[in-house]
Amino acid sequence: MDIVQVAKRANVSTATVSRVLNGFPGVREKTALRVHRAIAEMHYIPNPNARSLRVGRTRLFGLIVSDVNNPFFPELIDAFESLATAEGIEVIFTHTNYDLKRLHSSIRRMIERSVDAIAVMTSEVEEDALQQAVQAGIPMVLMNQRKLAHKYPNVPVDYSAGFREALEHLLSLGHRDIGFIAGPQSLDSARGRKDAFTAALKSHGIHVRNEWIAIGDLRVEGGRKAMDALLARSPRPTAVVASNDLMAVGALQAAHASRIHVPRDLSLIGFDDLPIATMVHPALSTIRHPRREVAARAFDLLWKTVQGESVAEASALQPHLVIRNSTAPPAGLKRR
Amino acid sequence: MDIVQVAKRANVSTATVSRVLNGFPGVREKTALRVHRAIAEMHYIPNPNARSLRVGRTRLFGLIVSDVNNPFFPELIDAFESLATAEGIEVIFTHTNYDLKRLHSSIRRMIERSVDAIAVMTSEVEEDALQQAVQAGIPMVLMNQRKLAHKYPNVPVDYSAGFREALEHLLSLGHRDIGFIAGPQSLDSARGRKDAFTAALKSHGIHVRNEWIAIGDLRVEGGRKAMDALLARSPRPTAVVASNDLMAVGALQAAHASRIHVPRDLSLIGFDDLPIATMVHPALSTIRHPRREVAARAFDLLWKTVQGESVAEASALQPHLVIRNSTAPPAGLKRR
DNA sequence: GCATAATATGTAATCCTTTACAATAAGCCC
DNA sequence: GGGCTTATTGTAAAGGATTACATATTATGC
Repeated sequence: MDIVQVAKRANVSTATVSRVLNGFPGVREKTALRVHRAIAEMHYIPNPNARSLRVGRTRLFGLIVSDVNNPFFPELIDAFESLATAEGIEVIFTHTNYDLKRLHSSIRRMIERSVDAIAVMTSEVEEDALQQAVQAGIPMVLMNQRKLAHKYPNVPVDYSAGFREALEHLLSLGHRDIGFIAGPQSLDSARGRKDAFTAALKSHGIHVRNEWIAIGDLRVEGGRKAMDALLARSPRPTAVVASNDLMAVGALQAAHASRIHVPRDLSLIGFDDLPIATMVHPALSTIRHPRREVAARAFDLLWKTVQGESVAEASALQPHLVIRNSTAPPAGLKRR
Repeated sequence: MDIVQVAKRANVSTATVSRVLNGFPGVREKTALRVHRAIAEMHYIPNPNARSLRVGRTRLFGLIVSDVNNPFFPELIDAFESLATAEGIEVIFTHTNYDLKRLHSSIRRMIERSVDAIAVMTSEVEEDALQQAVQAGIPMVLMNQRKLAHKYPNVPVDYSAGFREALEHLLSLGHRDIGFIAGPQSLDSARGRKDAFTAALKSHGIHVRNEWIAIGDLRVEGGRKAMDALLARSPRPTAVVASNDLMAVGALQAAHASRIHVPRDLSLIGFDDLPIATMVHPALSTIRHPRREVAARAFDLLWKTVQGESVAEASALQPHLVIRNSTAPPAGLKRR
């Protein structure tokens, strides 16, 4: 079962078997054939631990996300894993449940496993945790971290572009009174989305009214409560943009509970384009987060780094508005 | 950075360091302390490949699911991974996209990685693929396979019990005309659910009407089409049970499109209890699939097997009905 | 056919732990 | 303190690949 047996059977040395195994040049075709036959006959599978021990690389990448249960992540995981598989890389995968302590221990575990690279695709990160990987000399990539972008490799997403598209859509429908449901401002990514939104408003000369900005917990429940808060305002906005789809779904439920018809009485736009966006009624117009591309960029960056190639600074990925049925012109009587 | 350095620093042999590292008995406290200090000071991390090479185990489990994008799986993955982490096991994870060829290659890859055990949590399996693991002597567990249950370790779920509960609920509301949306009958699990449903009907003395059984592709779209088919029947059922929640959501959409109010005009019950079940309107009554428990059983079985413990034949897990807002008494005029 | 260059192949060290077995030190009893 | 038992520690082989270097084989040119 080991390489020595194969070598014996093929009447060559272990070195030659190894060369064949790894596709190295300088082996006569005839010899390679003998070796291949021996490998097949003996159902030989090289021992990855022995190989890794020798070459110092494991062909194992780590992938850390915030939460598998959050429907944002599966596509990202899927994309990352597919690319890895295509390159013969295995992915060990874990999630932090939004807990920085768990991020820390996850990274530590991956280092102990001696992965070749780590993709930290969590919404929030902490430098302490990342430093472990740096010290271990393991390449790493972050997703969409504004603060740390200059210190660590990062895959940026241009939220502003997405909100600008959403806003232009709402403006073209005739809306001027636009509310926003933001995420907890302790999270860098949530702050980023809110800043991007208010910037988009300003760039269209629209005054930002703080009473039309509500904070939710990024989950359905939070969206519901935030929407309830917005609906209690007087005057209230004719359109609301939520900073993620889960909260948009909650907002939809809140509107429904208050007998406010979407989109007739209120337009609603989400962010992310989760699968649920098409499952609720009305189907949610939303800004598509390019998460497959994020995963692809992240993998690509790690792969190149591992190969020793240099990686160019990448431009930010663009989200795009997907128009479905939750937006419509504002009801005439409600004009400002 | 290797154990030799640590040994030198602690003034002991590598054997002693190894003993300390693995918590073996027979090391004087004083010595152990010196070793621990050396380990800490040098930030020493044992090389898992060298260890695995020597001991023949990797502390790596493989987890194969059908589809990460299917919201059925995240909870299962989550549960499995948490348990594994608690035992110091890493999970390498992949999905087949419902493709038996990919199941085959996934298992092969895991064997090549020399995982210690494999959990095959896919809806459909193929013996050919499984045999690879058997031959490699790697413990394996399946989820809910009727056909292969006697040949391979399996975590069974008692679908019938779930359907019985659902049926009793509908009967108690006054329904007698009950339709069913099944999955593709080429899938063992889909057949299992359909058989369980019809069995439940019969056990209540209700005649099974084939024109009230529609087939969908297990996705939202399939549910929509299947429901359209059922709604075209005359007479049509006053309640419909779907064999998974995704199709139930599709059915809901179809009903809505046909201006049929759920639950007033039609009661609807799903199966699985996915997160979406609470996000649609009305919130879906559904039979909760005990997938966290499935994952726990699967892990437990593998873990025990790996430890050399014998595992008892387990009883089937019970799904339970979760009543939400998609069921109500049938409209009076529509009584049979 | 022979010297020389180019190709193929082989030998043995190396990667880092674990662990069987050997050796030493400590503890105990009289 | 000497002899014996028991508790600690050490030595070195093994585990299975890769790879620098050495060697053998074939090809080339004349």
